[in-house]
Amino acid sequence: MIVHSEELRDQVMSKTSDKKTAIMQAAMELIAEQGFHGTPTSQIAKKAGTGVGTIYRYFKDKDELIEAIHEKVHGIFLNTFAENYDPQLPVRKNYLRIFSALTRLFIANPCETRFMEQYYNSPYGIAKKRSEEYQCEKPLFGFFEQGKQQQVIKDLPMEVLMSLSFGPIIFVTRDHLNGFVHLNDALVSAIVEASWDAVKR
Amino acid sequence: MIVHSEELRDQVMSKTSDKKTAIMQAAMELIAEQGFHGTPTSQIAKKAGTGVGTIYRYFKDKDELIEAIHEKVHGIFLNTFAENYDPQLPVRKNYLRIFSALTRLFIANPCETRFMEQYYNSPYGIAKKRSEEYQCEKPLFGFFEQGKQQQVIKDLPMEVLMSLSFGPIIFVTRDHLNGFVHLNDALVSAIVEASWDAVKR
Amino acid sequence: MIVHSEELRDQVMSKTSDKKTAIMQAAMELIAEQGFHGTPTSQIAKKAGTGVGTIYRYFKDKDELIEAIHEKVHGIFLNTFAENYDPQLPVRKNYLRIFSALTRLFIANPCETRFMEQYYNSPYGIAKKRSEEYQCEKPLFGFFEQGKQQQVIKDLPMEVLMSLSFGPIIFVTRDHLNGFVHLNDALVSAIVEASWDAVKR
Amino acid sequence: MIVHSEELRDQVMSKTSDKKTAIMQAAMELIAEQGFHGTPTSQIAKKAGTGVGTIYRYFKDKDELIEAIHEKVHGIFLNTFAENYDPQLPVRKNYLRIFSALTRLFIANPCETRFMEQYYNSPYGIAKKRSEEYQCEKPLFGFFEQGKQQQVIKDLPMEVLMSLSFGPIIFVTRDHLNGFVHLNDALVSAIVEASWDAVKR
DNA sequence: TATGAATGAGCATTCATTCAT
DNA sequence: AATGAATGAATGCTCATTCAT
Repeated sequence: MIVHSEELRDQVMSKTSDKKTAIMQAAMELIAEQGFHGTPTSQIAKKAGTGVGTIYRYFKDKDELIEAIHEKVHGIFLNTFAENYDPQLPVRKNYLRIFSALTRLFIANPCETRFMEQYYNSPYGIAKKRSEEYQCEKPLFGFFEQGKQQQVIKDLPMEVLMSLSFGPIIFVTRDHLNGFVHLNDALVSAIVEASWDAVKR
Repeated sequence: MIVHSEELRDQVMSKTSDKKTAIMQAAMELIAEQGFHGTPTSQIAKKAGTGVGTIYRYFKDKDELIEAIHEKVHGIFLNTFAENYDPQLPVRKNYLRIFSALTRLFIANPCETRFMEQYYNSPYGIAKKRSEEYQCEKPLFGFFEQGKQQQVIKDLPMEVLMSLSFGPIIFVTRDHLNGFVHLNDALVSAIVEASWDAVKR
Repeated sequence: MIVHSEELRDQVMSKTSDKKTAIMQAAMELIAEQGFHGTPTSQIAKKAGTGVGTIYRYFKDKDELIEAIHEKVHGIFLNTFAENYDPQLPVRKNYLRIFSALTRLFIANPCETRFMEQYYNSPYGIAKKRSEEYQCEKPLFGFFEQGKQQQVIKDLPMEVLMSLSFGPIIFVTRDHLNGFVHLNDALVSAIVEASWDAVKR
Repeated sequence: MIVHSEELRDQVMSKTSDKKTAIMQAAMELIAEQGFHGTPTSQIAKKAGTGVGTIYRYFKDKDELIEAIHEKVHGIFLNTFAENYDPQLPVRKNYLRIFSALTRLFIANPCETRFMEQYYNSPYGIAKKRSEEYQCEKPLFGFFEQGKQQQVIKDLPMEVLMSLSFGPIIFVTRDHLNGFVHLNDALVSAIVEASWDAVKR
């Protein structure tokens, strides 16, 4: 009996979850390719295998759907930092690990990456970055701060250090995804090492 | 007669040119702020002081208008390279001059810069970069090639060198324009010097 | 057994009845405030404390629900006539009693009254009035007929007499409910007496 | 030349005016029959012989269109008062003239009348009546005030006098338009005279 | 050449109704 | 019997583009 009811609940829950997940996945993939304005809700629904109305059961409006996708992808990106940061290791070692992992993550998840580019190049992203709840840079800021205190990282404003580290990998990832370069592991390492030269003292 | 006809032509051309310029300027400023899809042609016309129909006299459609603006801004960016590149100077010196000048240019021309960001983060930009006519990186490629041959620049693919040099300044310029950092000349120099550490051998 | 089954039936019926009543009450109140089109079934269900689907167990569709509410409120209005009509009394006395009672009823039941106004100013009401089953004016018609025969009421078509008697009280009730006048008992009497001047010979 | 330009302007203006008028007329007729919510903009456009977008050139949204129609019809109604009020005549005479004229106006303009009923039985109308700009009852208020001072009209609140005079004719007009009575001039006069009995001292 | 009124395809969103549980 | 997730037709409104003047 218990088993049965659990199965039932699981089935129900997974169905629900499936719809929501399917909508988010479909939206993310389409927006990655076509942009926010190039992606009508009708197309999202079709790709997700639902009716249009179903989108509005899970998300108040298109904006909320987009925010939800951002939140989710953002979580994935944050995890990568957490998983690759080891306080025992020296700053340089950590830097290489973290930014290599991020770059490989970007490459391995083209839709997620493109979606985030769209997001941060839109009113959504700017508003989000300005908002108080924007805490996502916190861990990286901490990491760089530590490096600055140990005098292994240049004494520059956080935003500048972020530019020197993220700028190159985001830029090159875009080229990779658009087929202008092919990034293999060796090349990823080379880039990250080069960007380390930029931030290191 | 000749004088007269020249005057007439000038008058006509300048009128024409004025309208066309006004439309492009208005469109650029509005798109920089609101994005492609947030900027209706009616608004462009109003800001430019023309009728909507006039836009279509000078440009086949909205896309062509956007391409024309890109072309123009791109020319400005290219000139900055030309004006700051001095074959007599050593590679490092040239690098610092060119990328500092570019960064200052970005900062001094927020609309142009934001427009280009919009452009390269849209189907327009990707298509453009893929197209054969896209020759704009040629001069910089030449510069880096020379540096590689002189063994002062790392032996990495062009796209990677471009990422290491452009990534940081584009990234940090965005933050500056959005008010997250304030870039003064000293900071600009510091960033460019740091990025030189990334590309130099 | 009988007792048990009766209890059971009562329980079931009262449950059923409760749901149905709750739905009708919720719908009436919401429609009174927001109109037919401003009141989604989902809102009715929420206010009634049921699921949306439950509405469709008791009513074929939204229209049938509205008709049912009309029927119910209409019954209340008819009762007021029955309760205040006394064949022993003279016509004038009856008129004053009936229409004063109706006016006080309207005022005391704002939701019911507003609902009926919505109803009679909509395709529903016109169709209903045209339909054969519309018998609700019968008793009043009889009352006026009698007055005409006794030559105390003007010899005008029924519809005109209805206008002269109902028009003012409906009109003034609307103003009262919208806060444009305040009707106390004295004023109600004054209005009804005035309208009696209109219908009396 | 002058003639030509005048003709041109007239033609242009009348065309413009035609579209706006056609839209308002179509909307009024459809709303009179189907109500606000039963009348989609697409239907209005079709009946008016325009595209949907054209509606939005002349009116910010559907609400503004409805307000504009109300304003126009209201003007017609007000004029009828002005045209039939003669300060030289005694109050009773004026009353009969004004309310007979209004009733005949209602009957002669079924769409306008039905539209106004819809309007005043909707959030639009209530808001309008509450708004400061609502001055339309002013002239009638003045008329009744004068009658009260001359002691020929009952000493009742304005709203009550309005109910006693307007209530019957609005009520009976509705019945006439719905085919439940047929009002000829004699009957109209009889009704207005009866309602005079209600308001007169 | 310049204009802007007119157009209608296209979009985000709502809501009555159904149906699997 | 009761539920509410799912549906998609229908709606108000926008905007790139055309064309008569």
